[in-house]
Amino acid sequence: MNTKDLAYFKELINQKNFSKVADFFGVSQPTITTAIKRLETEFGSQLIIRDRVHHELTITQSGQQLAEHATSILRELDTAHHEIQNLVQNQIALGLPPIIENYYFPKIAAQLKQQRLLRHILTVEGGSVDLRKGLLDGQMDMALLGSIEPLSYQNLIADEFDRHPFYIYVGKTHPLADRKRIFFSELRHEDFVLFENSFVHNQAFNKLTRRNHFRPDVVFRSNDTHIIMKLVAQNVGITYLTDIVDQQDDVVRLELMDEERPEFITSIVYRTTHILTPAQQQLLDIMHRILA
Amino acid sequence: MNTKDLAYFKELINQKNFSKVADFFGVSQPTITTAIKRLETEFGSQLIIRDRVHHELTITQSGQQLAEHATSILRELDTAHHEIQNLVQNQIALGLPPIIENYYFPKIAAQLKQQRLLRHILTVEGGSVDLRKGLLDGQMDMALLGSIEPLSYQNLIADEFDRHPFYIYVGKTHPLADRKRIFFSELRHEDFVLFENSFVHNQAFNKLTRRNHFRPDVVFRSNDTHIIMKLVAQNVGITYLTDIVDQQDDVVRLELMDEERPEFITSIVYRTTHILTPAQQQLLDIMHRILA
DNA sequence: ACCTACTATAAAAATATTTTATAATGTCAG
DNA sequence: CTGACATTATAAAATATTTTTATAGTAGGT
Repeated sequence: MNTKDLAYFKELINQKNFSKVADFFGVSQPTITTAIKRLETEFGSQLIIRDRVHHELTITQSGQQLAEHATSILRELDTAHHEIQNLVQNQIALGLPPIIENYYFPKIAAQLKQQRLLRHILTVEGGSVDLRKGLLDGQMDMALLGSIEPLSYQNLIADEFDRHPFYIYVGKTHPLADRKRIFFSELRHEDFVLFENSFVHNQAFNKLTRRNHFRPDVVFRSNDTHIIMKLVAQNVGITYLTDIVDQQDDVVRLELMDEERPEFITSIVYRTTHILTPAQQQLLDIMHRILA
Repeated sequence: MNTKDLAYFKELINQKNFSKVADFFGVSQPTITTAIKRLETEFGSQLIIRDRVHHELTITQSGQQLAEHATSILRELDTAHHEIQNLVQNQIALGLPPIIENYYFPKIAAQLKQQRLLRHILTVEGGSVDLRKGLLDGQMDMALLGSIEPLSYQNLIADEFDRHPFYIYVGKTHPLADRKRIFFSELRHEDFVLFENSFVHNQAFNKLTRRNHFRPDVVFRSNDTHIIMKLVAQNVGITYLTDIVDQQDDVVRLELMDEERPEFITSIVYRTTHILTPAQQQLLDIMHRILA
């Protein structure tokens, strides 16, 4: 069976229009017709119902079921392509969210260079959602990911290697600056400067606000810790971050005393099906040794 | 890309001989040669090394990686075929290990018949390992499985619906027959009549013997509870079973008093990718309602 | 050196897929 | 009710792909 047919089929389910799918793939319209027929013969079942009365195309139960498998098959193929390409080019594509890259990568870089691995590592930056996707379809071989719960994904292995508590950072001249420790509930009326919503920091932050029943005043969001820290220094607001940031001089760190404090968990993640090359194993070992 | 090439490739990795693979598929030998070449071109990487000096065939890293994906792709295809066939024939293939079939199936059969579902259900008997395999490649749509730990498999959803403790059964005239409760450690010098090794019962039993540091005397094994019960009645030995068996008159059941007692967990299991038909949803509902 | 076992190559044959051209079906506006 | 439009189906021809047949190459063993 030709996987092209599955691609045609999947796109047909998307677009629900034979001609448009043909255009999409740059083939003629009968190509799609015959491809679908081929699949229907192969699987001995009607896959779609061409309901011309209601001017729509419905997918049969069999069709939906096949679509599930088609998705999986096409993804596997895609993964294989990316994965093998990385192998051939003898490079390890390593996904890194910016915060983690800033803090952890410098720690291992020296060791990597010494073992002549650095030149083979191609870092790919991105948010955790994109990285997970890229990992699944083989664009990356491994990724370091941050989360507030231990990661557990189907088809991915996650080795937790570090945990960090979150702290409250306030400006040196802020009323709370001489406190060493604080309860989150005391921050009810503060202004906050936070990360953009896509970061896991916000999941942790939202957990705490929910638990303490208040709606925080978020006056500004950025995706750069340096900017956030500068605004905190200027008393624009306070922030909620881990200690894996470059701390500024005019900013003070307060510990949280709440019972259940979310933690920033960092894990090394790779596909369950991924066979580690010696170089990749070496990288994993270095990460485990230095970061854990 | 043609999935046939992947099948050829996988079999070549198995057999490590082009001509034999050709025979295996009933095609000519150059077919295999060209198929492998096609794959090597498609993925831009050598997949196997034809080492004629040492008279063997090694698989490159890329080849191993591709083999992983090939396995997965071919299994998906196979699953799709089976699954759709069941759909078309409007039957639900339900996997059942014999013990569970005996105890649970009669409970739901009446309800199934009333809802006109019974005729659409095709039961497949087998051990839990075979059932899991059959479930994964689509031969079955669902299965009831027994285990001593909550089931958690990649690609399978497991809904636990019942738990039963294990008991000790002894003959009516056995010295222990008038005890109501007993510690497992007291059975150190007893003779046992047990299930065959493939049953989960043995995992539970072995846990207990290991914990109590003794090697039990297993005088006979069978895969039929009735035979086991009869032998227990005749004082050939005692046994370790759940209460989901037909109890004989001349056999006495003793409760175990140990702190940690393994339990027999029964779960309804199906594929994560499986889209439930109305009939299948109905079956699930009935099972949850009646069995849970 | 010759035989055997195995894989590769080239040309021809057989299959499979796609295109072109056209038919068929139904909607919708007038 | 008709003709324009949008859509999918069908048949035959054109292409592309896969397989076979026939044969060559390579190395090991005797």
